[in-house]
Amino acid sequence: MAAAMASLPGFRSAQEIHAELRRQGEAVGLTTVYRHLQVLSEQGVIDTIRDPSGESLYRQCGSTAHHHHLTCRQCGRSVEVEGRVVEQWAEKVAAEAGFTAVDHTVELFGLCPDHSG
Amino acid sequence: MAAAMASLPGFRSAQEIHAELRRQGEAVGLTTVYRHLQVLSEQGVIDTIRDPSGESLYRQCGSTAHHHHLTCRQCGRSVEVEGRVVEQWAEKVAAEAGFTAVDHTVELFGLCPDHSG
DNA sequence: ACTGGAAATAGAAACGGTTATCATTAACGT
DNA sequence: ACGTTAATGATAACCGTTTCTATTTCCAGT
Ligand SMILES: [Mn+2]
Ligand SMILES: [Mn+2]
Ligand SMILES: [Zn+2]
Ligand SMILES: [Zn+2]
Repeated sequence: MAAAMASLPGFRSAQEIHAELRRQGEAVGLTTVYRHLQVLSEQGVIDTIRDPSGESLYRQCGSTAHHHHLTCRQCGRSVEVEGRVVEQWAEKVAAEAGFTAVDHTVELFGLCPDHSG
Repeated sequence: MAAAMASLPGFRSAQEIHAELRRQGEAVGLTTVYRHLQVLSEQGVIDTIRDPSGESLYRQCGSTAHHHHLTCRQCGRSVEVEGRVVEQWAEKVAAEAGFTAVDHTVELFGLCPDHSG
């Protein structure tokens, strides 16, 4: 399962991952896929984002450090990006407003070069 | 409906808004609330965000220009923030990766001063 | 006022992704 | 082998949201 995840190049939904595993002959249930994804996510092995429709997408990233993603709406292909300026901006905004325990969600969605045509 | 929205100080779910309207004696159905929220959202009158659980939250903001929000997890109270640096960062990242039609989601969630205790 | 067609409304049912349940099966240590 | 524990997966439940559709409300034209 974790092995199968590592081979996927982009963000995929639980159902897509399930279908892919079945296609490869692995007789796994959708429940187990969700369960493994949750564990892997808690362990920090995989990242989870939500697409504009609200569906969760999963991917094993190269970096284990804090980062964000630029993801293709069409194929899920994703670029890992980091931005010190964004982190600093978030901290500054939070401090100025007197908010505590502030967390941020930063996601970029677009069309990758292959799907820009 | 739009009038009722204007009086709410923070982000609220459709169901909370519906409950509030009923509390005020307005005999409106949940379907109608969703319908109006969708129209108002398309018109740009109200903003929509998604809380960490995926539920949609709605609010009428003071500014009609592009901005983001720092929202209290506890009470929905929200501060409108803008960040040129974030916009520029997003554009730069997109350009470097060769992505087009890039849109960004930037949300900050924390605890407002009243709920930081 | 009356009327007829268009728009708005609201309850119920459907939808879709996710989670909980629980009986069955596999894995493990002794 | 045996008993215990953990993992699995089919099914049902969950929950916010959308669709369906019958009914009600509007409103212009007469
Ligand atoms: Mn960050
Ligand atoms: Mn922005
Ligand atoms: Zn693509
Ligand atoms: Zn608060």
